[in-house]
Amino acid sequence: MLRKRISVRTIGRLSAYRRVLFRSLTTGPANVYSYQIAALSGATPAQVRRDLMSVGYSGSPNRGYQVAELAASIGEFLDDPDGQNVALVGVGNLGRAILAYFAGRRPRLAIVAAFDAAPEKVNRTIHGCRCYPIAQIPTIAARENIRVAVIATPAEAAQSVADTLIAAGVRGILNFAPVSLKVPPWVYTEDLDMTMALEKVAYFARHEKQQERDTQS
Amino acid sequence: MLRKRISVRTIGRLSAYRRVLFRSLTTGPANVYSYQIAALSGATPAQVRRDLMSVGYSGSPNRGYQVAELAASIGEFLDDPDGQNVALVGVGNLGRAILAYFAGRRPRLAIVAAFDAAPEKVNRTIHGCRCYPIAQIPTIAARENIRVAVIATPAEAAQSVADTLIAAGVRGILNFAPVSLKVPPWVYTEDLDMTMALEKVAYFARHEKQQERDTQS
DNA sequence: GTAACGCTGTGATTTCCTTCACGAATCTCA
DNA sequence: TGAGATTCGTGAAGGAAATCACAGCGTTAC
Repeated sequence: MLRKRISVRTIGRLSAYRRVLFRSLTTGPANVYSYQIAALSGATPAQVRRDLMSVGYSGSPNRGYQVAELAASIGEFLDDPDGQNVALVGVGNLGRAILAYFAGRRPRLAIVAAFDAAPEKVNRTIHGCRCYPIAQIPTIAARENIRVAVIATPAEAAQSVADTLIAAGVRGILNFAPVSLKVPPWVYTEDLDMTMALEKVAYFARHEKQQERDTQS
Repeated sequence: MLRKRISVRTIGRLSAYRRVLFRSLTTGPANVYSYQIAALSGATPAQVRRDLMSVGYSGSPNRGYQVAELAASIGEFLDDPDGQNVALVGVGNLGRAILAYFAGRRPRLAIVAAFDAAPEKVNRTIHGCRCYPIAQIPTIAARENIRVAVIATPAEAAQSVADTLIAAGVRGILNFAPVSLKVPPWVYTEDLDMTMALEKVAYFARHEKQQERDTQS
């Protein structure tokens, strides 16, 4: 199937839409309008409708979308039907928090193995996840069919860990280390850089005063 | 000085440039070219030069930029000269990891107080940061002049915590909770949504792409 | 039956961001 | 001194993403 290229931002928003749909499933009525999804997810109604075009689920005029069906359609679009196993590298403070965060949340997208260089961390089970030495990445990645990995190591180790992961077949990396990873073009990386994010917030906390000007002009 | 409005992405990249400059300070020569900064930070040379226009530091042709001076100029541009104190709300697994991550890194942008609803967590010191009950947010935010906050609570608590923080004078929020916060227009929020990020990575790990160029959110 | 209403799907438009491309500036070396 | 090589700063072009705006269609009211 030759599909239009879908932007990174759209995929991110679809994930957010699905989350608000799951929340509405328990609380609200069976149908929902684009403007309601928009309000709950911080988007605009037009953007919601345009994003939903890519998943191929159509609402009905004057009735909006069926919550359960739409959530299922987004899931079909975003998720691998067979599930995807995830590896975590770096079991420091942040790594352990990530393990706790994802433990038991999505069976279809679970962290099934953790790796660390420190010998004292190896062969323990943390938040339900076994911790192995770095050297076993190739073996275990092959055994568990791991294509997705999370890097939560110090900055110095991140690139070498990424190289190892990619050699072991990983095609997508969520990188918490504060460096820009060099990866081949068929590997997708997403950086979650807490320092950069905090500096952005700090900057705009001081400079965000355009609103008064806007009302004037 | 009437300055052109600077985009969120540019601020983020400036933070990244500064980081690679700090790293180059110890290892490399005293000057650096835009293409070197670009390679180390995952941008393009043209973008580096354009971003640097906003900070008002000029390099010299054929010599590039003086590493130390450029890093200082970016700091002058990004940072508050008097420093900015940060509050953290939510001292669970993730909150503690955030405290550890930022502990002692930037004296100019330090987490000086933590808050949690659980009585057993308050009045302890975690990674060098004192933990207070939620009810004391107004008092302590005023005393420490806090304008920047990090939310690491469960999703259900995040909006009410945000409201409290904003009422206490906070103007920038780094939100780790998986919800979209409703805030007044003079408050800047940045979402670091680990679930959304991991789902994006999982999606693009499956859908082989030719080329990516990406920064976080 | 039909008129009025409100929401969806999507072409058209606008806005924002990135990349291109080139003049000007600085350095090297003969 | 001047030619050649290299990089910066930035106007202009290009591209991508968000928004607008409206036709089309269920639904409801009477």
